[in-house]
Amino acid sequence: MNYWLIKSEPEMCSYADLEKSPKKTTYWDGVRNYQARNTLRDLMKKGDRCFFYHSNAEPSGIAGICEVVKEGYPDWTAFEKGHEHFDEKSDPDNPTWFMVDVKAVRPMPRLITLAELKSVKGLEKMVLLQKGSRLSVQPVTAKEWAIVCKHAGVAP
DNA sequence: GCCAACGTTGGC
DNA sequence: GCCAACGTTGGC
Repeated sequence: MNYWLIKSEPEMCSYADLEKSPKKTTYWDGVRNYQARNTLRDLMKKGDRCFFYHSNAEPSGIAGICEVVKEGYPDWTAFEKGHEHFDEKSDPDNPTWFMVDVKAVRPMPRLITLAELKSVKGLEKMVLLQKGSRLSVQPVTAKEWAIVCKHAGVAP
């Protein structure tokens, strides 16, 4: 199993919003970055776990854990004229952008803030904590996953 | 709201 | 292919 961290602005879609979605599931649309696209399209597999991270938030941090329930498929919001994520350069016959479906698994007992993560031993190399890191879909190692879960007091 | 860091675009 | 200009992300 692989582990990931996905960022969402809670104003747009918070972890609580995901839990309130039908079947606690939503499609992860709107990623318009090639590196993140490759991860969505090629690497994220059914059953993989993701930290659900609140970015641009007060405070920012990991709010919960979710699971990939549908592997990479074309992000159709890129084809919808007028849609917030419309991209005229993405051809339905050869889509540029992809998305996955994720389902809420469990909330963190409390928000694990970015400031807090920075002080946890063993997370120094975590992509999230690297200077200038802006990737909205990023890998988490099994070790990092275990450390964060232990720190948060949830089952890995 | 500020601004540093990064990604993309486009002229050459 | 280089690189300046621009747009976006996201912490603070």
